[in-house]
Amino acid sequence: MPAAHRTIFHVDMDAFFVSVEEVFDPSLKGKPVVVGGRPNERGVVSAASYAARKFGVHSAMPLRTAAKLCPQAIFVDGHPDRYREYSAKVYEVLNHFSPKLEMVSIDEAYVDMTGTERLLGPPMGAAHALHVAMKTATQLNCSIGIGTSRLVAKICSDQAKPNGVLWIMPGREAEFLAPLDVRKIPGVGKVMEKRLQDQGIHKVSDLASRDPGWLEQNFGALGIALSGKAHGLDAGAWFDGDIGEADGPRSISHEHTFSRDTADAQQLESTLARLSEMVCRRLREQKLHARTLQLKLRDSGFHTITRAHTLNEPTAIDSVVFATIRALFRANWKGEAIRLLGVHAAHFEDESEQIGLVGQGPHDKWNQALSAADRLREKYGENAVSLATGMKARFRERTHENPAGLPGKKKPS
DNA sequence: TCTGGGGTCCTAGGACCC
DNA sequence: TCTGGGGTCCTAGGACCC
Repeated sequence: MPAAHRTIFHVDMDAFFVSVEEVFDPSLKGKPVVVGGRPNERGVVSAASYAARKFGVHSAMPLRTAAKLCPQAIFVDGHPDRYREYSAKVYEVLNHFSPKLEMVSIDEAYVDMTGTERLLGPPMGAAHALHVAMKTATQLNCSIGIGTSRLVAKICSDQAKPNGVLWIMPGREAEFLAPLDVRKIPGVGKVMEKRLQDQGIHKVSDLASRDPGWLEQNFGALGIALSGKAHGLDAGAWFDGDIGEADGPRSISHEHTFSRDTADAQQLESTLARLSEMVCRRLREQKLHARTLQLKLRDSGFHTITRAHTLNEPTAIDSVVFATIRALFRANWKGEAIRLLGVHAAHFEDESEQIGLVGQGPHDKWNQALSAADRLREKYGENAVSLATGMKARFRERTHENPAGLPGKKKPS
């Protein structure tokens, strides 16, 4: 086929969580708003309004720090259900523009607009129509980057914020990228930035002029990808494949950070039971079975370890997962106070790969019973059914730790 | 500053097999 | 004895993203 260039839009919602909160409470508009929790809680900023950012508040910053920088900020709890609902609306809007569409997180998407000119006109016109459609359907602003690769489109949308459009025409990619700091390249974080700077590489142009072989020698596979990215190409596993062809999830996990560190074995194990249930429930929802189960422990000094076990047979059964996780916990917990626990499932095999087992073993009865329990939870709420140990965790958390409700769960809105 | 929660991908070493 | 080479699977840790 004629390898004419692609036209890719990267659509990024502006201050997404904050903007959704403003839809539900318009009095927040224009004020310094921090989404993520109370100012004195353990936790970090999920999103900050532009007014709050003027004080130096930004996402991932500890809430206590944000409160010091901007004491007059309005702190609101996050509402994941609302964000999922609005994310679905965003998807619907984009789907009218092109079916080659991929949400890459709750608030951003790639849209392959190649070949839509006849219907929607040239890119700038289509982008304007998208802005209008998005505002009408969701009341939200977005920024749109347009380029011949995901990489260029993504960097453009960042430069276009807020509520703007930036189009880099085919052939002008290198020129656009050259003066930018290497940190602007997706995949270059604090550590890689430092490593590159140590080699005298500060700008994308410095990177583009290095020999790819040298980059590979010094940075391995990451170096190869960097070399491509410096020239505006989609390189590395992140950007492989056509838009809209992504596979299912690679892992499912849940974590809980205690509001106060604890060395209470009962509380720790019942929390692991609850996390195991949550993971299994989502496995069953997605019709997945996991072979590798992983425990995460973080102590008071923030030192974190992970311990994994791979089963011979994949599972989505609460009691199997919990037994595995508990065994890992008992083998690795030395009695120290714990800050965070996590349960992680990966190495999936879907049900079609299990077809030989259907109707044959005790596991089918288990799966049926557990699916029934999931339906009860949907109908009557999270407390309706649980492993006995999980029940203790709820009781403990609610009475001693979090009188307002369940840990990690929003209050009903 | 006192550090959430949900993910993806890469690296490196050891076990094990041929 | 003093010793290969490749491939796959598993585990642990960490960078990075939103």
